[in-house]
Amino acid sequence: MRLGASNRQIWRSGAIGPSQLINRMKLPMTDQDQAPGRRTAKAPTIFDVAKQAGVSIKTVSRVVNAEINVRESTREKVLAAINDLHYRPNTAARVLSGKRFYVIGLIYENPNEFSYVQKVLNGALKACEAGGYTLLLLPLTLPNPDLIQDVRRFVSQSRLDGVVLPAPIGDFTSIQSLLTDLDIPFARIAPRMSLADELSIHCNDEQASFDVTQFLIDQGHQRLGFIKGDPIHAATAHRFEGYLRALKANAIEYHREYVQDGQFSFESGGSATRALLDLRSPPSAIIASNDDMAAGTIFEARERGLRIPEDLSVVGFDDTPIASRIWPPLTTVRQPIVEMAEALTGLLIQKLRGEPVDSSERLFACHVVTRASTGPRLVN
Amino acid sequence: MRLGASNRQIWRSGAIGPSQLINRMKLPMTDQDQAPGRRTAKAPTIFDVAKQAGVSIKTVSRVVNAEINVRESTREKVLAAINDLHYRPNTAARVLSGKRFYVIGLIYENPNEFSYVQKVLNGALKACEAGGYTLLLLPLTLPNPDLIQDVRRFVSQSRLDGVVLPAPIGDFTSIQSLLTDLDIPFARIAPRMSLADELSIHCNDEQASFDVTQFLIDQGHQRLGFIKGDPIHAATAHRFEGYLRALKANAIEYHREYVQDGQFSFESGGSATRALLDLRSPPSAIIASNDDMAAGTIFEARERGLRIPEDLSVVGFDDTPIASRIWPPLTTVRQPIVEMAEALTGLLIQKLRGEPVDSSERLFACHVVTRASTGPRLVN
DNA sequence: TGAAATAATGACAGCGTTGTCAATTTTAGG
DNA sequence: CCTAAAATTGACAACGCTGTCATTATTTCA
Repeated sequence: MRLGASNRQIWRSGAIGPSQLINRMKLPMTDQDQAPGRRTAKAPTIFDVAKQAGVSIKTVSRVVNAEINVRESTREKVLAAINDLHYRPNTAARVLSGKRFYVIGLIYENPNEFSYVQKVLNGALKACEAGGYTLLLLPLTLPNPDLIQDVRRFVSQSRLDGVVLPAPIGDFTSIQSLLTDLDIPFARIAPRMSLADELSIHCNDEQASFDVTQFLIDQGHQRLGFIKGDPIHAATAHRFEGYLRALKANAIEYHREYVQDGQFSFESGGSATRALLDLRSPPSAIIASNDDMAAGTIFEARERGLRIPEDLSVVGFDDTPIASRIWPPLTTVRQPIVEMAEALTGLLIQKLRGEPVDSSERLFACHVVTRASTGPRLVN
Repeated sequence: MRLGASNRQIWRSGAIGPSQLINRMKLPMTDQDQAPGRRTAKAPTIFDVAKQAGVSIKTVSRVVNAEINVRESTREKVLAAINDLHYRPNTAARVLSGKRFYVIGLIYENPNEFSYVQKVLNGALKACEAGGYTLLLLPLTLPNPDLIQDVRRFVSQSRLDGVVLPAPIGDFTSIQSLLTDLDIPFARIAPRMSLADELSIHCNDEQASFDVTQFLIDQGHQRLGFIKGDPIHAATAHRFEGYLRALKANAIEYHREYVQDGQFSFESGGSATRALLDLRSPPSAIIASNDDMAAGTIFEARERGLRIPEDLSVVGFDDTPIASRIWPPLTTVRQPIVEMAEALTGLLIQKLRGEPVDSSERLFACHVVTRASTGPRLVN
């Protein structure tokens, strides 16, 4: 099931654009690779390539770095030699000599629920491999009073060219200004802000929340409980807005008491649910802003002997592993995190290479995954 | 609750032993770090330190690398200069010049349940940071026909000094022989094999399984179902052995039909449970070899209207996030994964530095975490 | 066709370390 | 106090690449 996306442009693909040919090439295995001990078998250097191609090392360098002003015929000669010798530029030498480090940092929150980070990691890793960059990790425990210090140390000691900031790290303006001050490009998984040249990717959280709310309304639910997430995540506000918009679109009155605060944790989902179910007229459906809280909702409802979905429909967000491992399996909203992270990291690499980066808004579509935790309203 | 550990030596601590002072130092922030744009503010080099200390650069290099044959007074002078200038050796130059890369690879299975990898990652990252190494990641999807090729490419293209192999990757002998051929040191989370100088750390899986089985027996259970895990994991066999030993120790007859195969997945836990509950005399307690399967067990039991733990006690292994997010919360076995990974990576770094490595068996203790999914036997 | 402008290529000096090997200082032993 | 051995220190050449700037083709335009 794939509910309608928003009317804004949906941007996809992890294409990285033209550039360094070498880094792209997935070289075949060679005898040299196979030789026991890379410490003995010497890898070919730029000199070997230059000699074989009959040009200077500088020209080889130009070809490798996709610089302009190389005759097409020359480029082909060099490329052939590179292929012949299975040449790969030595990163240490490049770094030592040039101004770039070929390293991208990924700063993430180190939470209990790791599936989001896992997906981001997979996407970023893929883009880095494709682009010839190395990915370095900085796990952060929040809240962290030394946040800025830690980030600063990471950036300066690890010699980073750029940084990827997934949610919620990408929402910290303090980190953004630090990186701006340090003149380090960064890319965020977050709704874009003012800057025209900023790098960011996000998904239509608000729309997804609207969709899932509408889905419940279509099943006959009118009393809709909503459990907010940790306000530190920008998504928390967007999801709430989507809920509100759906209410309005269906002329359902907004009741303040149907909305509870949570912190994205299992426990907070439970206590919010307790408050909701204690109402004189409790909701027949509860929208939790993530799956952990939805699991808490199910837990709490079960404690009270409520049947799901007969007595209470429950939906979550994020389609984390737990969503399909609890009973009943959760109806939830899935984001294409891996693709988003890959695309985002690709954008950052483009920028680091000085390639032009499309400045239009980059928006991915979420969609509702329907499972057994939701059903038509049966109670009064 | 902490059930008895085995009688073998329990090894702990992430201590790394004497060595490179520089990499250890967590340098304070300096004006230089703070200066906007590390591209402009030049970092001090070995020459600056040498001049300030009044020695040659080679002597500085010796101090930094903790080489022998440096007079104590000289070492102190150099150290003082290093501190003064906030000097840190340039990795690119070190790599280019020397024979080491200061990079450790982590090869892991990229599963749905990521919490194990997350913990390993955290531990390895910590040790790498302390030791001045960079951690590079290779996620692998299993089964993978190109396994060896992928690993080979990773090792040779990423210029690794050593590799960390968590479970189940550490159980692949093909990878071990490849790395041995390539002359790349590696360290495994796995029971040790024959080699005396191998690097490995593991926990007492067999004992933990014995303990949890004994725990159930103590609660009055006699008909104990057991769901095996994926045979690719060495832990699968050990956990089964612990179960068998506990049966024997309590003079409970072993029934083949009480043991079902699983693959560590939620689904396989469900179908194994179906088979167990279909028996004429179904078990009153089920031991699943991991939490996902235990969740499947709970799911299936619920489908049949069984109450947990009144009608059926359930235990899992690993204390993954799901264990505390389902109803009822799972009694399970927790391993100190983060500590194990940190210690293991520390050992690898020691070896890479040529320091002596303690060759005794390194064993960590697991323990049973008691939650609501288990209780005394009530049914006949 | 010739001169100026432009495109293409190359020579060479770093980049900041470590390895090698020689030089110097200190220690030990008579 | 002298000598050999051992400990300590230093000079300098790599390491493999990129940046700078000079040089050499090629094209353009009058």
